[in-house]
Amino acid sequence: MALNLFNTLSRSVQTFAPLDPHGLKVGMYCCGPTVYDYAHIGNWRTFVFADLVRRLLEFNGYQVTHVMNITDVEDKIIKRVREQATTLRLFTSQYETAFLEDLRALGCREPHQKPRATEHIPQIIALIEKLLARGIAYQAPDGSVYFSIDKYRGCGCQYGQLLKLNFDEMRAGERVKSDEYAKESIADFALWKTRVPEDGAVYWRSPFGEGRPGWHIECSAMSTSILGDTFDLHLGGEDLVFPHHEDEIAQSEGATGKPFVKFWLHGAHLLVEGKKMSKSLGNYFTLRDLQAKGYTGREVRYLLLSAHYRETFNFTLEGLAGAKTALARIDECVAKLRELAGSGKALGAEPTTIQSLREEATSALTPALSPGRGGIVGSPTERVALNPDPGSEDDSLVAAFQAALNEDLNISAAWGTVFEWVRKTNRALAENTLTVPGAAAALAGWEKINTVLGIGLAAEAEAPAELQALLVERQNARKNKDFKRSDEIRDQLKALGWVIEDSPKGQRLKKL
RNA sequence: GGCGGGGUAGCCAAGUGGUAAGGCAGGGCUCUGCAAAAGCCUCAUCCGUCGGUUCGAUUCCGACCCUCGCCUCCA
Repeated sequence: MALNLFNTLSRSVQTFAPLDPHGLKVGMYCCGPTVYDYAHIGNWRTFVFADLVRRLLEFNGYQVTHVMNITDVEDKIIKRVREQATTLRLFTSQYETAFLEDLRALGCREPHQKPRATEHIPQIIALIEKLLARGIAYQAPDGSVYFSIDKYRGCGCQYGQLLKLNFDEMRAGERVKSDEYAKESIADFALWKTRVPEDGAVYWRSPFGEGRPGWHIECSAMSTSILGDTFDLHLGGEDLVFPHHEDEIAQSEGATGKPFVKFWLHGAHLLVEGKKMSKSLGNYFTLRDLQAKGYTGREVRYLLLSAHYRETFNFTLEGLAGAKTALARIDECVAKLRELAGSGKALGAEPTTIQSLREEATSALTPALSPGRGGIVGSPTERVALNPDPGSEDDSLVAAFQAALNEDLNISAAWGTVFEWVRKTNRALAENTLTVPGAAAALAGWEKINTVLGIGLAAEAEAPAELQALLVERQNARKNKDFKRSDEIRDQLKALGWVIEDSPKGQRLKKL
């Protein structure tokens, strides 16, 4: 089944094919976080989108090397390091750690490589030297090194591959004071920024003097040194199209003379409560803010994954509440299937421990040829698919789901197939027409597509013993038709955050 | 000013030249002693406005209105 993706380079949907002659390995680079603060919900939309792309590639059988840089030197970082009188590493490591925690909470698979800019200074310097040698870069009187758009174009290279540029019509100027720049041309951008007193201890030695890398060069240096001069996929938020990605192309192709990236994918931004997110409007959320409101990472993930990646998405608290309910509907259905499928021990559907599931998932999903320390950091309860019986009814779910996502990640249509399946399954469950093998097959289908959705399972909280005791007491009260006591216990449990569900099979305690 | 997205039910959000997926909320019902964030059913004569093409347009074309983004740090 062909995977079609919208390529910003061609501004059209194209069938994806890897550069690898065997059609197996895929190199994917995603612009990662600048670690100067906690990442906000808008950042997360992009990272969850990148995770979806990776998971879908893997679902389609590719061996993906997923690289995400950590930008740990940059203007804002330097400013805060100075203000807080700390060191660069000390300052950035706390936010890097927080970032990775959040990434995990959102059910994202950990990138195979997470290169830090500060650990790739030699590669960055080498790249700048190459550009200087080719005459595409120049050192200004102040010591900084700039990339020359004119020289680059003079070599027959194209600047403006990702968008149409019309320099004459651009509003270059308002915020650019010409005397601040030693650049030859306004469009040129810094490769190496010469050291200034405000930088404090943040500088490196280089053949062009003390200083630090410019904004765009790190991505070119790290992506090509890890994935090669030309690689398959590069993703990021839509705001990075210009100038960041355009400049990455210029630097990389200017240095190597080869095409940089085959497919560029850009995720749209989100609004919060219909407005651009801003701290002053009070609609600025980090994942931690939402967790403090009682939402889990998987609920946030679900909401972020509910709309097409190229459309602006309106993130609302009401929507998040809806996400929680919708997810509970899926959980409920899967739990019932599990109950039914688990009742047929003879069919090999024996209960499995979380630990064994993790091992299973890790061994099955870690790409054998991936370099470094890849692996699964998704939800700990995430399960890898069992092999569904060919011809079982739920092949239709998997096929419809995959068809939807392979059409430029039509996630809304994909969720549509999931919820139709939920309704169909619930109906069969209610009518008692689902057999044990049927339930196992349905479950297998769900688990297979869940390797792409990555929403794992709801954390199945075990009720503490004292609550279990209350439950038994309530059962006895009901048996004796002491409904007053029974309802008291129900209220008591509800106050503690647990809700009782009565069913013909007995009581069930569910965490709110 | 240049370039690029959008406008589909109360909210969110897919989609198609042939008569509107899905989720949330709402309504009805079932189960229940009563309930339930348990289940089922239901919920857009209509897709920003006005024209055009067509047997037929929400879907194609044109104009207009509104809205968002990039052009400057930014996911």
